[in-house]
Amino acid sequence: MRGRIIKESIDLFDKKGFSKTSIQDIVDTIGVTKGTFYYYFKSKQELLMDIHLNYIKELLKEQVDILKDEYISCQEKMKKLIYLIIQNIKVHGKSARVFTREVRHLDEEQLILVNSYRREFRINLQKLIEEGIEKGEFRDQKRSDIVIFGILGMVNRSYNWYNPDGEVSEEELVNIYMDLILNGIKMDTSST
Amino acid sequence: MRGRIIKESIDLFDKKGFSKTSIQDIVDTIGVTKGTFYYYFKSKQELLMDIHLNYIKELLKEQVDILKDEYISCQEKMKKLIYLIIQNIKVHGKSARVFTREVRHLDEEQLILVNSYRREFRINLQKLIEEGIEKGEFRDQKRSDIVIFGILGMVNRSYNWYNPDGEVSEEELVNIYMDLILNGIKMDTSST
Amino acid sequence: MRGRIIKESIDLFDKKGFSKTSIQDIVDTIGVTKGTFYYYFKSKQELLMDIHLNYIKELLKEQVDILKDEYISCQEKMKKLIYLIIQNIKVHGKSARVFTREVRHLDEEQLILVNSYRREFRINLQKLIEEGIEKGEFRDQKRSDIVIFGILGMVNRSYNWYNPDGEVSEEELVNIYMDLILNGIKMDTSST
Amino acid sequence: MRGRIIKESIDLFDKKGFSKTSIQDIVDTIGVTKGTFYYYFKSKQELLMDIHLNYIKELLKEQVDILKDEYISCQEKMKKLIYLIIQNIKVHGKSARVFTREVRHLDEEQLILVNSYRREFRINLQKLIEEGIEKGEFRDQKRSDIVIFGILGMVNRSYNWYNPDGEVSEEELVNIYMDLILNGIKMDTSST
DNA sequence: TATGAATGAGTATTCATTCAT
DNA sequence: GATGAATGAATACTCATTCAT
Repeated sequence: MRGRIIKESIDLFDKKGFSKTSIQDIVDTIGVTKGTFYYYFKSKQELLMDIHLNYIKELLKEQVDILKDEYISCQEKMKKLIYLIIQNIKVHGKSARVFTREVRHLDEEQLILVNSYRREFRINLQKLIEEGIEKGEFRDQKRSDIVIFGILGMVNRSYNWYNPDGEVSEEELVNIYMDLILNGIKMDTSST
Repeated sequence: MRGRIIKESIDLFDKKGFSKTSIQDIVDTIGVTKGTFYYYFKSKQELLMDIHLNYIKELLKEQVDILKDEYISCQEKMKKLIYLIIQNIKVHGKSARVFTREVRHLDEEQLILVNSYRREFRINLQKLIEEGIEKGEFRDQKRSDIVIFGILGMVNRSYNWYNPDGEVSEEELVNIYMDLILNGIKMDTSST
Repeated sequence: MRGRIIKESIDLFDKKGFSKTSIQDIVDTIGVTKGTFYYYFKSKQELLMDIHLNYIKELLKEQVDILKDEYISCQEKMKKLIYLIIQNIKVHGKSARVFTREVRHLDEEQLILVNSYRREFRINLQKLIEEGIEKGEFRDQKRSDIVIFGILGMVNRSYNWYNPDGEVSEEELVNIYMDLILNGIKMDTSST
Repeated sequence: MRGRIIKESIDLFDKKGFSKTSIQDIVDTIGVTKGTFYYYFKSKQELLMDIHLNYIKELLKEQVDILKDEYISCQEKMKKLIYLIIQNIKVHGKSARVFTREVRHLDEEQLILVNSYRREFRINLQKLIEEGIEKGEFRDQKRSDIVIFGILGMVNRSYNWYNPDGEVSEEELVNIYMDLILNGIKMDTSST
């Protein structure tokens, strides 16, 4: 039951937004009563927190799995990480959108926890960049933290417009992003 | 009065979110009564729409001003456009955040109108890219539309983490973004 | 309107108790909607506090009026004070019962304020006793504070059983109490 | 188990009040589940009734024990009865407060039964007074019923303010009450 | 222009109670 | 004897909106 509530809630939160989705909406969808909801969750916010934590923890775990692979280059790791996010859209796009949109409805304490996970994800990525710089794969970046914000902004935003079932496949999208991130858009004039 | 209502509403919507800001909150801040609000606005949504339109129309106008300048390169135009967005954070950051966060609270009809402006902004940018490709400033992009989504995702996301009064100046931030967009992060190995 | 809400609430709180009286009950009785209630009161507790303060402040004022009369003896003052309480049953019996029964539903802060008024009422009475002792009207009491608790317990309890429209008139009741308080019930054997 | 439920309930009802104490609160304190509660009690009210009957029946029994002693005077019996009540505060203060405060939550049928016990207690006391009058120990009282209400109001109210572990011992308190009841507070002027 | 009173539909939450296991 | 899941009715409270003045 708890799982079903979470599942349907993600659906509704994605479709209508957290504040416009009432507990009534959720339980009606499942076909139980409000009492049941409160048997499993202390409050609407606790449910939201649950969704957030499930999502970010899972994502972090997969990120770590990719990062610890010792046999691939930093470039390849980065590609895999971006693919992780993009491919996630299809499977967990709803959770992801709820995760990015409804942060405001967490209370301060919850926010601190969630933000610590977010930071961890970012820092892991930053370390990858720095490792790549050291290994001569990437150019030296004065502010790798900001570069990370940029890359994540770009990739994460996909949740809002990218349709995995549309004309552009996930692999193509990742390739486009990787090309942009690695080479930029400027015409190469060094070949004079 | 109308202006004050809009101004204070942007403040409150940015601080607390649209759904958590009540009309009472707004009129209390100004020191008038709810009746006054409804004298100037038909509904809370109309106010939100107003904020959206004000924001996007102004942004579009400034974008067009930059684009029609015939004496600067596409690269420079792009830089100016990114600077436009970044510098906007300081001046209109609140509006901008409301604009990006609270779209969900518009109704379908309103959404269509706002989205048409958004698209216009994107398409203008895309034309710039394509012009740049033609002029040999930019590499050929199979999907310039997606590149635009990427660039805008990256730049717009700044509203959520960038602090204009922090250690990184607006110019620096724009430079970092431009470097990333133009050259990517890969170590250039062609010069060997 | 505010007055009507208070009036009907006292009625209902007296009849059914605070916790068993819903806001719905109150507004139904008056014929308005819940919104109206919350236009005038911030919460159910604020209403209860209002009732408490109205009651105790008025009672205190009348007490002070009696006490400051310089032309009557302490015995007579005490009689007047008891009469004040007893006669109050008819007029404000409902408020009085709410006042004594529903204290538990005030929050800590409110309780402190109300208790300070209660204490004031008690202390005024205690001063009267002590004045009477000084003037030789009353026997010396080692613990006049406890005597006051006793007297007030006796008199106040009347709210719960005394029917002003029954066979015992208010004057008779006061006389019985005064006789008990002044002379006790023991057969006087000193005159032999 | 049944006993533990009653015991903890008295505690909670005294601390938080009947209506603010949920079955959940009760079973949580004991460490069982709600099902258990309903195995032993048909309803929350039945539990309350149980507490009421336990209390008043026990008190009545002890009252009768005192009253049937043929070797002590009416004055002494009265003193013993008041001591019974006062000393009860320490041992059964919680039950006593629940007994006096939460009557309202009994339904009509239950109330009738409980009130019949209350009346019995009062009438026993009244008979004692009348016996005392006959024997010349007490002055003739036109309304011994009202005198009883007065005495009981005074003594019972102690539950709400008297602290058995404070500076006034139970014996002292009883003596103060007895002196007040027997002799009143008036300065005796008959000996001139 | 602006107010202030009132509405009414909605919202999260609580809780005594039931019942199959 | 005891559990745990589920119910459903009630509850305090919120809020966008209306409207006569």
